[in-house]
Amino acid sequence: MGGIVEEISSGLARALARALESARESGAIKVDEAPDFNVEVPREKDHGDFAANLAMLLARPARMSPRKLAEILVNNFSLAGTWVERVEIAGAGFINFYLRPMWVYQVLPRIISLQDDYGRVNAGGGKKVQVEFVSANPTGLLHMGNARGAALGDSIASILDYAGYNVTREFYINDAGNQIENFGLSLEARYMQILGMDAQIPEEGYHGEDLAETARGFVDRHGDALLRAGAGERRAALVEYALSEKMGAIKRVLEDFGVHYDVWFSERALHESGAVRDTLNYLRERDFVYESEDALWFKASDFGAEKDEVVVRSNGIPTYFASDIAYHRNKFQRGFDWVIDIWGADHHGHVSRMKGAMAAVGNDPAALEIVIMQLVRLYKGGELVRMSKRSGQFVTLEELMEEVGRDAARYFFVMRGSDSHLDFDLDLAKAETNDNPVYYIQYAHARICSILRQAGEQGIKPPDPAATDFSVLIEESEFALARKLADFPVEVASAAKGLAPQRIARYAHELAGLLHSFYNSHRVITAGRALSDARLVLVDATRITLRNALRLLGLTAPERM
RNA sequence: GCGCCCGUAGCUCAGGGGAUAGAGCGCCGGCCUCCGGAGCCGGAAGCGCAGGUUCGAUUCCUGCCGGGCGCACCA
Repeated sequence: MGGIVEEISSGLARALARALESARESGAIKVDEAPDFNVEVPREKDHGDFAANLAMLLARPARMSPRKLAEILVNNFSLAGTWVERVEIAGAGFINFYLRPMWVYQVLPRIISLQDDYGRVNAGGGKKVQVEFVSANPTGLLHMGNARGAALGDSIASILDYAGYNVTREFYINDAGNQIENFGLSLEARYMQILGMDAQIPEEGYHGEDLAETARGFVDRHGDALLRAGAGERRAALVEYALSEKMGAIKRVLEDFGVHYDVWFSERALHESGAVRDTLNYLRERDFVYESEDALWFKASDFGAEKDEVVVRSNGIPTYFASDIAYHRNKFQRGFDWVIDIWGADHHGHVSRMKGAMAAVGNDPAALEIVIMQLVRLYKGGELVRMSKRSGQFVTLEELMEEVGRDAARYFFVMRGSDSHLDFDLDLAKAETNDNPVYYIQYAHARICSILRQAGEQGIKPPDPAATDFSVLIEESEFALARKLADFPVEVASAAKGLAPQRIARYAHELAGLLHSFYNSHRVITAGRALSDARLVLVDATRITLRNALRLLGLTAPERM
């Protein structure tokens, strides 16, 4: 499940535990229980293929020096049935295992047979997890923050799926509440203006030109009949029209970006079903809310937040926080074991009260995980591109894709951790040079495809991996490449654990580098048949692994460039 | 002022209790009769400061300094 690296390190851990057992039985080491040690891959090659810290952890309870303990453990350690060639004691008491190089080539036939599934692990055990991301206001276009959220959320979802979780991707449509009121008022003003009347967009409204276009589209289709309708009816009709237009555009752009949702969840439905009211009643019954200055407040400070928060305004309208509580309660009612929200950094103040609210409605706040992503800055020609709705210098996801392409955009958004600021270099992203990591990785993939094509043209049949002799792969760069391939499942598990797609981005880049490096020093299709076959399997396994990594990031793996 | 996030190479960033801290860009110097040079090889250069926990701290904790964001009956 975790791949051969995991199998071998846990095998070594078990063997070491047995060594400790026999040392305890013979009285050579006196401890009450075995410590929780680990077998890990040392940074330094000189320190072996795997290393254990057991002796250092035993030092205190056993009252012996780590090196002495390591010696006893090694003497009790059986090499039978392992790949271990030799064991050394080094440093402060590390036990270093040196394996026969062939251990790593086991991975090649496995990759070829698993194909698209190579790298899948079962860390999640089928647990139901929901990833909610983007959830942009349906009142405008998708901006850079939404775009980063889309790339991050979708990759996180893909990685979790690959790591054995049952994943649902969800978009929450904010089609209710105060902002929709403002949206309606703004649309109404635009509508009146187009029909030659004097109307003002409210201060708090939406002043973008796009709403004028929307209103014009409405007039083109439906004329001026709404002038004679009541204000409420007029706004409702305009909002209905505009929402479906805007949401349609958002869905289209996200599809183009390669993001597919399982659920589009409407805030309005939450009000209409009574879920918001029920949730407020639930809180009232338990005295988790109180009235003050005609408004209803949630006692967030009783649940670890800094201050209390209004859930129903003095005008009787629930705040977005009220619907958000109902929404998140609903998520848990739907049976998700783990709920992940991806929010922009400007919403981080909302985290503690949201978790507090979950505790208040009887859910485990720890099951709600909020990924906060820092903001995006665009650079072009070395200059910061100012983005603001006010200045109109508003770069949309659609414009970005036109500018740099979908693959580059997605890669750049996930190559950094979510909690680090992202400087997006537009020139670099669209450069078709080796400076551009996206091309570098895709080029490695295309290059392998080209080699495999060549082999086919020369009449070389794809070798049977099970019958291939990998002992001819004696070059440093061959071992390094295969070793990296063996790491993929480990990377997937760790990317899933840390909700960290940048690990996969990085992995793909490093794997591509090792391929290029190998390629430049050795020929795949070469004189000896045995060597050619082994290398063909090696590069084919690399192709599969690269493609799988790219898929987790939502990027294509081109066969030609 | 309070809260959250971040200070790692000249720049942009990975890493994250272990033994000699990585990558890309930029800079300097090399490699195409050969499967795709959109490539490869080599070089210089770094954990903000001070304490603490630990056999071991760049990693965890505290304080300070510096930066971002937030602190609405907006979302």
